[in-house]
Amino acid sequence: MIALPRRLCLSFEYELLSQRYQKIRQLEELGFTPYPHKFAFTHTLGEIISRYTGATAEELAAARVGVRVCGRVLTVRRQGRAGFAHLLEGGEKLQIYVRQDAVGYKDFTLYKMLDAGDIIGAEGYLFRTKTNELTVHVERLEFLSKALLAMPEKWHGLQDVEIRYRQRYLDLIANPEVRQVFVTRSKIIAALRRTLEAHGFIEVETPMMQPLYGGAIAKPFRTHHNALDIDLYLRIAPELYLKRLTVGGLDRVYEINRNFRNEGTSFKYNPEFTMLEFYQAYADYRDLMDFSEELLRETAAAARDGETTVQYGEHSIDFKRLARYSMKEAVVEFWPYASTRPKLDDLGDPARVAGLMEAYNRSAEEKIVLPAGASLGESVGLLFEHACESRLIQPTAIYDHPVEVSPLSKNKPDDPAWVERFEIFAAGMELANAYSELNDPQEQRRRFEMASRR
RNA sequence: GGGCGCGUAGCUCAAUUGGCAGAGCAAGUGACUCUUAAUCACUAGGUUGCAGGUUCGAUUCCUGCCGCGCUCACCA
Repeated sequence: MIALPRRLCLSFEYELLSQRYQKIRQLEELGFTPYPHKFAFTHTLGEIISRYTGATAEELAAARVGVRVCGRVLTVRRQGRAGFAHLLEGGEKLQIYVRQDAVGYKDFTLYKMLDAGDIIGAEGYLFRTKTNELTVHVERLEFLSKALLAMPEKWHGLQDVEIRYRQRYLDLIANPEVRQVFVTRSKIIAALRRTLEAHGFIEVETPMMQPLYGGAIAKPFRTHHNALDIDLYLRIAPELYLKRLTVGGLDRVYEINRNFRNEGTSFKYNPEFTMLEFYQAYADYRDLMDFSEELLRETAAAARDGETTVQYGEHSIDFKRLARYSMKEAVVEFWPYASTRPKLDDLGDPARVAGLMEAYNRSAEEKIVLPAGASLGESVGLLFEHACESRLIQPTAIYDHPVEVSPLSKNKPDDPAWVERFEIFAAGMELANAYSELNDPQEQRRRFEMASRR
């Protein structure tokens, strides 16, 4: 007998597991191999569907297209000595039709013993049913693997969000459309690499376990190296290592990889998330804005097979071009209350910015609390963040940030209270953050000392 | 970490004012050779998240804990 965790004893799972093991034994006695090494299919289900989706019943009958297919059994509909089943493979579903007089007693016994979740192979020819569904008329069935656990209920499907995210494989079986998420993500990553490579960037991997963590201000995860007996941090950013590589002469360098931040989670925030970070020597933030626009456009086109528009909720977002506003311009442009909309000049005047802050707090449900001793720049930054950020639906670069919140960026040559930095937003969310990287070590030190005094 | 909400069969959900814990699907047996949530009949399946409290009696009311969701804060 199989050793089982105690909690399973006499439970539904135990009963089901026992039944399934018994079915495997019975199939073996019938002459089936319980876990065969391979199955030589002639077509993927996707190939059959794309190739024969337009073929009529008469054309299929005349051609008698022979196929060997395989996949996971989703549903079984039997009536007496014949029946149907749907197979899932490669994200596509195809129906099979099994008759005892066509497959014989042994294979039909296998069909009768099928459970949702089993993996089988089927050999036969294509036809269309009375309801005109493309179907394999099976002449031989092969057993490939048994599902030992119950599949999600077929009508409601798998809905429990916890299970969907913790057991993505189940989600993929029960909700085949989530496969598209994986496919699109893969296309996005590939397109980013392609575009970066086309511009002469070199991909590297830098340490994920770091003795000192840097490059951002998030809280890190801590871990321990036994042989060295030292604590290490999971990185919160690759920044410092990538900068060192530019020092060594990798003038265009990037990394696409995980970062780990020990912070709160939400649908936007994952404690381990993938980030693209790249550095380009001899360029400033305007070059980066141009390149970012191209990166976004090329990536969207690759993910959407040539289109640059993406449907996100109720918004159709077009990545063809990147709108650009300075932060001050954005506060004017995207100010949510018509009666108090500022002019550009107002944002250079502390008294008028303070008035705008009051106007916002009168109109908005959520109030802005200004930190003690906040500068004009910080006030404008907070106004932008609270009043305007969520209103940036189409891809938009917001440039020129206040120096207080940007310790790693070069100052604007004509106004040192502001720095050459931009962030890209779409659908009200931040997509990117970039700047003319500060490379004056004395200024860098001054900034850190200023920040540590605050 | 704060606030709000949820937790009942493997899954999706019921259960009147506090009064015998139920249905559909999934599972087992049987019938059925064009179904697609197949259908029909029968069978089995429960420590109502956990621990206390109130009560003659708790799935229901109260307290604490655990898990999950939403949201705010932190953060990108």
